[in-house]
Amino acid sequence: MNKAEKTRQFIIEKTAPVFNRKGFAGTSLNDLTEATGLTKGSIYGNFANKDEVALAVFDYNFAGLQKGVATAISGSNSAIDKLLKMADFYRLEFKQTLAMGGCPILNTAIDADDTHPQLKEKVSASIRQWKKNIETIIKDGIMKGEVNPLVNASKFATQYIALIEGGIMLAKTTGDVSMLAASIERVKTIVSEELVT
Amino acid sequence: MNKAEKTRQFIIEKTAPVFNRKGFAGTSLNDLTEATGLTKGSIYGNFANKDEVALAVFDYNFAGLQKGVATAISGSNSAIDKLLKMADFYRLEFKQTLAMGGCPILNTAIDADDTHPQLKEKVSASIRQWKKNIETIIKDGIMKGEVNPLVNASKFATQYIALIEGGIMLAKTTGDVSMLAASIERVKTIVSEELVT
DNA sequence: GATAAAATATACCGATTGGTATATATTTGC
DNA sequence: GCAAATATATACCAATCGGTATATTTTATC
Repeated sequence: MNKAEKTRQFIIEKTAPVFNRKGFAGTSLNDLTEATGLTKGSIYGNFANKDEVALAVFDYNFAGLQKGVATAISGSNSAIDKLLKMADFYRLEFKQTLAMGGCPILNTAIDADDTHPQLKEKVSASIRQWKKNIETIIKDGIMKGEVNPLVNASKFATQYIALIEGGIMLAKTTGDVSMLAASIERVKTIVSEELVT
Repeated sequence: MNKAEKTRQFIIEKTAPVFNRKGFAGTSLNDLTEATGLTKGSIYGNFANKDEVALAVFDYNFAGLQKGVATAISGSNSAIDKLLKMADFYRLEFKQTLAMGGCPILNTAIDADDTHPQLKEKVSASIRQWKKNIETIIKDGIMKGEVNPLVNASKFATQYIALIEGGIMLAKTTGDVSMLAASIERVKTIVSEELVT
């Protein structure tokens, strides 16, 4: 990792929370220089434009999320437990989520869906990946006989994600953490009551 | 309604989808003049600043949503049916939701929660109102003996809203309407299976 | 239909926007 | 440790930003 690569990474890490909070249009180059302590020239020496920074920032945020989830479910060997642990991850991590300005998937989805096709496509891909991850856990569980084979994995994964993201939005906007807790509780209920054989 | 009041309303209606799509920071005064065909002077003769337009636009959007829901459930006289009709409303109205750039509550929540306290408070109040509306329907249903009195109305209302808003985000971002359908289906399932006495 | 009042348009303001050309430091390979 | 290459800073650009003072047009009252 040479100097430029380090600086590039430094810029991504320092500006990630800014983009996440203010959105793409709301984040100015001045915000980026303030967050990094670098100058415009330095930033534009490592990125072609603001878009490239925002795209790299989303990749970074999503990778961090993936890593966190992977760690959270790494201890589990049953499908049910994995899905319960994954749901708990978003509840336990909520403080950190608030600190970085909310869930990057949710924020970027709303920010970019009508304004930034490239960023929107990245979010869309990350949602599909998350959904597929849940589906794979369910299907593995079915094969092992842990999960009811009649369950619709695709629908289930969608509902799982919708509850988590909806819960994050509600808790963050109203300042009432119990709204996330209630949403996660429902996720865990449908996992426990509907998925188990 | 004199001329100025008409113009004010005209500005709100024409700029509502722009704010909803681009967010507060992403919407410029030029966007407002383009959407209305009016000049800056005319807009600033009716509003003190961009913030005032955005706040009025949110009120307008939320009022429209409330009216739509009220109409959708007006034909129902049982609590269960009201909650099923309300959920269906968001599925049936999804095309129009897309046309205006998504759900105003969701969009404004994400747009404003870290950038515009006044707007955030409006969204927060509208969420509380929506939640209370659902709670009232449930409690009325309990009193009438239609709804299981053991149900936690607050938690239930939260899960109901989280599923709908999460579903809208997923469907809009991925372009896959079935993700909203799956979320609404879950709403209706928990209403039918858990609320009924 | 003249007049006062209200609403809209024009023309402008300083500040900030994203971006770039160039100069200056700083690494890196030998 | 010296060049060549790379990385960062400086200084600037035109365009756009939100906003305003003023001129003009339109509306309402008599």
